[in-house]
Amino acid sequence: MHKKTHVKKRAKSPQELRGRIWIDGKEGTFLGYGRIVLLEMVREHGSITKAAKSMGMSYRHAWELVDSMNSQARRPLVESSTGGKGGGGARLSEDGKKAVKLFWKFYADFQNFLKHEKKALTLLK
Amino acid sequence: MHKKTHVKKRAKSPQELRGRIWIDGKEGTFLGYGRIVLLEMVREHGSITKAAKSMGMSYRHAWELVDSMNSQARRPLVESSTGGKGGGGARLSEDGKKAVKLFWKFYADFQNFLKHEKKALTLLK
DNA sequence: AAGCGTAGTATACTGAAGGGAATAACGGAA
DNA sequence: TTCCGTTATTCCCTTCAGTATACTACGCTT
Repeated sequence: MHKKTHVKKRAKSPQELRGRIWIDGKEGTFLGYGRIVLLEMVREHGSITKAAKSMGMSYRHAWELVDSMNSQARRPLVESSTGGKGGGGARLSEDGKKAVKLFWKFYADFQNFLKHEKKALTLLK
Repeated sequence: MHKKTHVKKRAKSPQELRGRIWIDGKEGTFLGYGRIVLLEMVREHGSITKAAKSMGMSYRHAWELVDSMNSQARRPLVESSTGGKGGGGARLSEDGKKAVKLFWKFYADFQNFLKHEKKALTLLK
């Protein structure tokens, strides 16, 4: 056995440790990087429509993300209204602001963790 | 603005911090959880076919993962042969064994990190 | 020489994620 | 009353990851 080993082209190994963190809820993902950025864009622009555009994301997708977050939080993270001045809009609730802060705290800790782990990455020398 | 807030059904917040880590290479993912388990199954069963079956994975997908790992490593992690006793087979190279060990080290560190971070997760009280 | 189970490869199918577009409801402003 | 921009919702389409299937090449064993 193992007489003929199949060898193919290989790279020069610029390997890098990567990772993601998120917070799960009952319906799957509750908060993740993209969702948090979306919350920030909602706060900044005052509407889901503009937040979506600023991220190059379809309104449909943005609305689904907001709906998913609101339905998994104890209280809505985004409060929205239709009609009225400017046609309506959306804004971050106090819980929404807290969620953003909390996630960035975890995120910073995680980036720090990755940084320290990379020092040990002398893979397959 | 914000006269009528749209409220929907919401869950009871059994939120949990989750995450993934992996090692990137030139072609994207080099080593991740599933790939490492696949390497272990190859070592245990001596063939890509059986390894794939043991994971409920198609042979094609398993072969592509092995090919991706081999082509991004300096030296192949899996050595395979066709024909002969049993029709051929596959086995883990020394580098393959090292890759498995190294990943589990990172993985354990990461699980430990998550465990400690969870203590701070008193989300949206 | 024939059989066997594997590696390796190509093609078609499937399902889920997400984009695009269309539409109704809404409620201030003009 | 009409206009306007947004939320909320629906339907269709594309893309992509992975499955299913079928086939050839291989080389030891009998």
